[in-house]
Amino acid sequence: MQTLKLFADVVKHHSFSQAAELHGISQSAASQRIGQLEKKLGVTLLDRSVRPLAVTHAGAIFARGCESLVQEYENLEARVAGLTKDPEGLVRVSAIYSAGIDLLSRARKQFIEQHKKISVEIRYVRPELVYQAVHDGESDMGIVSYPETWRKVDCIPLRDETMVVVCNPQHPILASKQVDVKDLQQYEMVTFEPDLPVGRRIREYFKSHNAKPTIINVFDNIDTLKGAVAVTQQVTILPDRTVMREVAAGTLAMLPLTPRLVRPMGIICKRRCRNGSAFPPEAQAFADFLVAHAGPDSDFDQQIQHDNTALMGAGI
Amino acid sequence: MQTLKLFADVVKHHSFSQAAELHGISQSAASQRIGQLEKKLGVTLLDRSVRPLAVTHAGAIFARGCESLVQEYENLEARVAGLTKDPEGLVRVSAIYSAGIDLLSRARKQFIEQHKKISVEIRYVRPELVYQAVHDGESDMGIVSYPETWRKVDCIPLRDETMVVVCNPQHPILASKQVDVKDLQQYEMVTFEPDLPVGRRIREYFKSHNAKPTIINVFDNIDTLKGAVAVTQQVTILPDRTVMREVAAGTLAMLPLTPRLVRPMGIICKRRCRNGSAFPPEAQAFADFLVAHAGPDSDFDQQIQHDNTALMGAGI
DNA sequence: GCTTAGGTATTAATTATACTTATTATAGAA
DNA sequence: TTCTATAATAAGTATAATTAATACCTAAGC
Repeated sequence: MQTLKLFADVVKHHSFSQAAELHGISQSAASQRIGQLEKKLGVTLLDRSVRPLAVTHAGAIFARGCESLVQEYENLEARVAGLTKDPEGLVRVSAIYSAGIDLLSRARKQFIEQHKKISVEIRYVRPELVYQAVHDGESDMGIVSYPETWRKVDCIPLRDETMVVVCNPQHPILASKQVDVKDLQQYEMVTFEPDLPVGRRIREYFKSHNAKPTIINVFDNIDTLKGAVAVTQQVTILPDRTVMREVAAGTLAMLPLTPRLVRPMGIICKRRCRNGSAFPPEAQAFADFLVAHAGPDSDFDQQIQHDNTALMGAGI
Repeated sequence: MQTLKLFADVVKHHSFSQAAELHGISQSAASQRIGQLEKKLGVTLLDRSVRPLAVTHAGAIFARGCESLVQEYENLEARVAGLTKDPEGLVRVSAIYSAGIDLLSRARKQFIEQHKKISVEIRYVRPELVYQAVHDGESDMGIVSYPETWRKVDCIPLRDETMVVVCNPQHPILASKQVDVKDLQQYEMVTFEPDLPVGRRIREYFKSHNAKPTIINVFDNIDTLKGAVAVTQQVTILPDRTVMREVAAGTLAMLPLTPRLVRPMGIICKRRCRNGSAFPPEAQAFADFLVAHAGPDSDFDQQIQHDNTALMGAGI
């Protein structure tokens, strides 16, 4: 690792002697180390036959790689080193409304039990404001669906939520075991506003499968949609996890949708936070917790199952 | 680096002896190396007081980091090693229409001059098809605006193109030196379809600044928009680079737009291609070329300036 | 072409590091 | 307890890294 950093510095300063001095070693040592590196790689990284020394194409690429590797290693080192004393402080999170229902409220509760010295402040806002808050540093992290990394933020993927068809428990659509997109054309629908990422995605999904369902109304949050389908014959499409409780309670029903449609969730943070030292330790801890408990290979699903069986057992 | 790999293996197998054997060293050597690593970090990574060994919290995080570092290093090594023999083959690129005009056609030409043995095949399609082609492996890479990494692809950021107001050279709007969003309400506009990322983004931009311009018509590509504004009093918003030529030729005019609006471009590729060995060398070479020549700190802009002055000098 | 300044490669001696073997210590199972 | 498997420790050896001194090379000035 030291050799990689040395090489990066040699390239940066176009000089063995200066890089050597930076590392507190002799010029000779630097020369030898780079020489050995080249031998091991079997590639000439530097052209010593000109002054000041030139960097070969391979050398330039390798130097870039070295810099990022060194950076990442130093971040990792710092992170692990700062992990001994348990972190304290405040984590400010902005999240879209629908992240609260089954993910954040429970995760937050569990987390602050484990980390008594950390408080987690969650603000539920519209997606654009999540990006803005993270970008402006108002929030340490944000929870969004369909994370858009071009908005000058980094993203840590969280999980893909499967979308299902949701309706009231007496709805005729429940005659079938699953619903094809095309089938939806026979029913009236409510769905998300087209401004919301999830609303756009659902429209894209319809379009790409040449389905033209009748959309009666649009809303900007899950709860209103749930309310609407509960008291009408309209159907909607929602992430399965967000309706588990109502389905268990018998106030709503859900059916699998084919072809599969998912809503990817992600944690967004300021650029270079993801593997960077700019991420405060307490925020890092919360992000780790979320990934561990709601990430791709988590056990949260099982917990939900347990919750539900518990609820059902209680006759709720 | 070897030590990091060793540690990752120790964690993976929950055993010093097995990891040591994998690395062809004695158990003792492995123990000593990990011991030194811990001393250097000042953190206990493993709990040796139980059998089989337990990994501490810090150890688990460090091990994950080690794995990704080792992976990246090996990729880098492979890439640099494979760079000696100049690559040959076919690079299949899918791109959105507007990437061709000032970026790809020129870049491709320059690239295949430098790499005679590589052919570059570019297919211009709608954005969704770019993602699909990359995802399905039909194309090695894709060029899109507003890259959406949740579509199971990786992204290499290319550059941010500044958006400007474009109109015919006799348009009254040219009385001012720059245009504020609000000013656009006084004119009729044409713009991109709301299905296209760039069209969505422009609408978002209007909305977030409470501007409600009159949109007369929507089109799905830049050329049609150019044609429309050239022969009417309508105005539009386009990336500055895509109209440089027409402006120099005097067939169109452009004005800066405030507040600034940009269109970020990115190269998308299959997951893990970005630093991964899965990226074919010839594709990697082309991606490198694009980043070098059209990336954030490139000299392509200057070239454009030269092109334009040349054009203007020729009275075109 | 000669010379000098500023840098790099090479060499041999030294020092530090890593490895091995043998031994001791410990956890968990019988 | 006793046995087994595994890890830590100690001591000696091999290997690699470093230094200091020196030879060499390139670019630039005369």
